[in-house]
Amino acid sequence: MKDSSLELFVVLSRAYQSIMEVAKKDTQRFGLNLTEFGVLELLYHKGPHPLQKIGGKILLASGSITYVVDRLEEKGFLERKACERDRRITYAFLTEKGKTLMEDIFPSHAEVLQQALNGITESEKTEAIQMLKKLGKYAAARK
Amino acid sequence: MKDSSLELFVVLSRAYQSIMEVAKKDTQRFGLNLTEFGVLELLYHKGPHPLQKIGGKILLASGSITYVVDRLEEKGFLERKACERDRRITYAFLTEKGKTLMEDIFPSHAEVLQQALNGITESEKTEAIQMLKKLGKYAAARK
DNA sequence: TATAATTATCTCGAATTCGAGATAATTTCC
DNA sequence: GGAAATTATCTCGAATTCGAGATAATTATA
Repeated sequence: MKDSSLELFVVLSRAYQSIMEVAKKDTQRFGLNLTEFGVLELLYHKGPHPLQKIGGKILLASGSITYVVDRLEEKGFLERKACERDRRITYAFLTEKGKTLMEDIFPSHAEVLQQALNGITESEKTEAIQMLKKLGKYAAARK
Repeated sequence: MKDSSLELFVVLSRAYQSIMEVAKKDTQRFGLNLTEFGVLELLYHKGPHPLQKIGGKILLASGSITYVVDRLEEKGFLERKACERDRRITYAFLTEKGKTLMEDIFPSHAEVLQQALNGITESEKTEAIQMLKKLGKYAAARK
């Protein structure tokens, strides 16, 4: 019986890489890499987060969070603030500069992504989302 | 009008990462990372290649090819051989050790991947492949 | 044929990521 | 209450990747 898994693996990888390439090139317009953009977007849309939680959402190791948050703090887009209840925890939150940046660039970035994903129709996208969700869940459970 | 592009972007990323995580963990059983495995697999299935061509297929910058081929040569899985027609070119080809390794591990790696991708049915896979091909082509054209 | 343009590989520094271990704070449990 | 386990962050070294520039070889062109 035929199994298309390996081909699926290959085309999934290619599609992912091509799309990420577009996304990356776009964020570079603003001097940000994808990780930095991801952190800023998280804080912009979901508000302040403990560093730990950021790592969970963006899939970053603890050392990498410290690193990327350092970079963004240097650039003035976010700040750290100690948690008062639990002093192990540090929150990251957007500065005014960071908020303004995201207001400026998020819409056009979203548009670039939408453009990049226009290789299939809206109804195909809905289908693809369903399948990719299943694939992702299933694979994640095999860790 | 609704546009599911951003959701598609997110679930595509998640699915990709989960699957790659499984693939990576599997190759680590043999002390290889995914890039190393990719190079060996290419040589195993498609025969000797100029380093340049390897970079084209695996999507690696020139400096990275030199690096990964160095590692694999150190480990004894491949060797370099100067091209006689064109002395700018260096071929990489599997040693006996490398060939034996791939004979040993490729089948089980393929099986792990197939397992990881079993979150959807065979007919869904065929559909997914079609859509991902379109997505990939379209995005690649926007570079 | 000499010169210019192109091509393949390598070197090297910078950037990013991981993960183990250190430290400090909090929570659990006896 | 205090020891032990857990949790959050940071530090630091190792691994990997990129890309610019160097070098050498080949091809195209005047």
